[in-house]
Amino acid sequence: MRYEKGHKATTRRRILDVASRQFRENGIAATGMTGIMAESGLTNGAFYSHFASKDDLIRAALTDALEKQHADLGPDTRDFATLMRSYLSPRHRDNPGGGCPSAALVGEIGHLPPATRAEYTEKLLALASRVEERLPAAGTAEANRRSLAIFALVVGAVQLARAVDDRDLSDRILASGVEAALVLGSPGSED
Amino acid sequence: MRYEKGHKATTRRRILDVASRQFRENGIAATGMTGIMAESGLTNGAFYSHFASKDDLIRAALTDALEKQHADLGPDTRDFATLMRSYLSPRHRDNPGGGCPSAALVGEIGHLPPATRAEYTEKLLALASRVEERLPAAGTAEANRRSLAIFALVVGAVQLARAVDDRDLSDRILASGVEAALVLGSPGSED
DNA sequence: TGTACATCAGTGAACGCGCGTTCACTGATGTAC
DNA sequence: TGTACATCAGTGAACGCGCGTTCACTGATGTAC
Repeated sequence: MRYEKGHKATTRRRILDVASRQFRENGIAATGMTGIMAESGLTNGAFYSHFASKDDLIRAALTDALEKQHADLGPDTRDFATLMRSYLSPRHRDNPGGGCPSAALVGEIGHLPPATRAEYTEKLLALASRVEERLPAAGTAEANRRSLAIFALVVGAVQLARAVDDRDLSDRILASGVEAALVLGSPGSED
Repeated sequence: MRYEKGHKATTRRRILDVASRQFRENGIAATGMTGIMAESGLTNGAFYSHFASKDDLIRAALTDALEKQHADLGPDTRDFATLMRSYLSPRHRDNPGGGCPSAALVGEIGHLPPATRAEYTEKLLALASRVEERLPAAGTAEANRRSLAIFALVVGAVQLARAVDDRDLSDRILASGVEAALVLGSPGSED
């Protein structure tokens, strides 16, 4: 063969990584195939021997990013407070391309084809349970509901922090998010 | 004149209303001028005697929607709990085109020109103070921070509720958001 | 009172451009005989 | 050992289409004299 074994898989992975980052950085609708392929070091035509369509790429890139995030949130890594502070950090806010897919793309998920939304829904539940297992009442219905609210809070806070045109306000949004997340995640507030 | 007095202003307002709804329904990047003008009952060319560019329309439509929302949130209308339940209702979730511009568009605000982002930032602060004035400790720095977190929570919850492909989960996200908002807005949790 | 002209919201065809996608082709390698 | 063929990742030009925008024009009305 012309290329070493595994070459095609490597190329596919490169396209996936580039797409995943560009989608999160600029939005899905605003990201074009030409830009993705150029940054992958390929010409347009090569794309279709790796993916069936842009929609197929979106689904694959979203799933991949969500799975990476899930893997990165193993229960034995960071405790709840550390996780909240890291998610709601200026570093995360300023790095959408490498950050949480939900924070970057949740507003666009609703416009995607049903199959993609279904995959998103499944991965979202897995991520929420990563939050739940760090709560004091983990396993109860209350903790399960609370994990959804905490997820909503941090996703919303990162988005607002990225939207505003005022560094100081942006920092305050993140800080207030940490404060509120700790309230929602504390033992007393769960019943 | 060919048209009655105020005709042009009426047309401008119609374009603005159509654009504002379409942006919230389908996203800004995914909304085209042709669709906006067609639904406004006009041909493409008429647009540029009302607005300088699509960016100009985006800024005007966003500002208008935020100002309407602000006006609708007068301090004497609904109390905190009622406001939260109404914002986090299935009705709001299922009506993005007529709903909160932040819930529909916050993910795209960061990609807009600085002038538009600056306008958004200003209106966002005004909306947050509509939340703050309903909190028991209104006027304190704690209530101010808390209002930002509550805003992040409800924006995130509506977005997640719209993203997932599972009605029951979507309802649970909204319900957990109400529960959490009431915790964050209660007197005890503010210090 | 009649006529020539100014006004101006809106028309509709066209502009250049980039989109997602297709496809005939290239060229380096492995395989068959 | 040499040669003909198969394989296949990637090339690059082209497809039709819709994007945002421009512009010469229309036609109904008001104004000037």
